[in-house]
Amino acid sequence: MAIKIFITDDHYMIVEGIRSLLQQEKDVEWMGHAMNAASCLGFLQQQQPDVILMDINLPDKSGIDLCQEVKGKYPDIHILGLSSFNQQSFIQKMMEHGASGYVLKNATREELLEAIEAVMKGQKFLSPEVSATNGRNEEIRIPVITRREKEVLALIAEGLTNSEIAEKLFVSTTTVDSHRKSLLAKFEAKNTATLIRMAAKFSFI
Amino acid sequence: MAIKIFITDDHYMIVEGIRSLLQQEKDVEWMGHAMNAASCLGFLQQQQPDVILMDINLPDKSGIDLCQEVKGKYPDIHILGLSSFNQQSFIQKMMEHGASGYVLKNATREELLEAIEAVMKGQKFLSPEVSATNGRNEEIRIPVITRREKEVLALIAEGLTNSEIAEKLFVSTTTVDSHRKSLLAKFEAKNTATLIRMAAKFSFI
DNA sequence: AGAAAAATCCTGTTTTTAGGGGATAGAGGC
DNA sequence: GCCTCTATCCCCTAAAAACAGGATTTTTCT
Repeated sequence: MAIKIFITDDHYMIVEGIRSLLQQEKDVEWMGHAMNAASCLGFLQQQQPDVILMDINLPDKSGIDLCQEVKGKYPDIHILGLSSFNQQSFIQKMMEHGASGYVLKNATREELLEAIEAVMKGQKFLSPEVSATNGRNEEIRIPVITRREKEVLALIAEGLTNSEIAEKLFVSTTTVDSHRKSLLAKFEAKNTATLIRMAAKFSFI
Repeated sequence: MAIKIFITDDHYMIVEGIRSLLQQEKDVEWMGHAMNAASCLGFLQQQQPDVILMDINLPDKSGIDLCQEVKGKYPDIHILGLSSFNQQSFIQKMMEHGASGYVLKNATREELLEAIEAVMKGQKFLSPEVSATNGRNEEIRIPVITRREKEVLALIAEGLTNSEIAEKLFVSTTTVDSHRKSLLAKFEAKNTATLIRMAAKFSFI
């Protein structure tokens, strides 16, 4: 019985590319595609594929959130993350939210098929390049920051000083300073420059 | 006579997608593809296409640099930038370096064909979404920074203080401070946070 | 060669951040 | 009820960055 595949990606060329790659495979049944999270969820109400290839960057919500939602509603569907970047932070988040694997957009046809087969068997799969990076860099911790810290971080990134932020949030400057200190600690940054660079890297801003 | 097309992109799925999209077009002749800048330049020594579809992010050099190089050697070739992002800064740079147009990777088959036809006529072409952004935001100035400023910026981003940077570059702290002031002025940033955010946005770091 | 741009250095002052300590009230989980 | 986490607030000091307004020498380009 053929493996039913669905793809959620807003890049038409990628969708077309994957369709073209999988077309000749008789073991794979192409169920169609969605260009955003909403229509992906809509499709799943009607029918369920075995594997979803899911882009990380979708117009209406992040692939990471969609991943969690889909896994919550349909635990049997295997999700393969799909992205151009070999970015540790995204990959890690995606896997934490229920993805079974991760394939880079420069993967070959063989790699893609291998990934699909692996996740169908319940195994994890990472593109060779990704696993290489994984092994090399041990692990990159992505800070968990609170709601308030996020707000403060955003305002710091906008160029506001502690006193300006304090005024905007109706709190004292010492409070803002406390949040700032927590942020520095959590991002393991010793100053604002590193903080903002890290925050940008992990897509907090 | 069919338009000869070549593509330079390291994402196999995109290459496959575009090939699949253009296959059925009899007015278009597919000449092949390169996965990096070096093999693109190698191919061009043998034969020249009419249009190159070129990704911005290549493994060996930026599409922006490759664009300039190709245009320098083969001024008759039309280059169409190709990227997932509707990012003003990249698009602007690409056009400044000789690209005739810019197509997003979520473009439809029709859009792609339209773009190819437009640049063949010597016209400029921007994906509808891109031109919308272009019109809306007037223009976003991308600072032109000097070699030394770039060095200083990189070290600031790494979290070094002025005196640490001074030590590293064998200059006085006041010199570093001067460069820092120029950077703030050029990026229209009033502090380090904004500077780093802007630098990250424009891919300087 | 001459102009323009870049890189280097200087003296100040004021504002902002970083680092070191805390403390307290409230929410939520166990 | 107890504990942890969050958000709030306070003190103090030192370091760093921002602001102002220069000057000189080297490079680079025309």
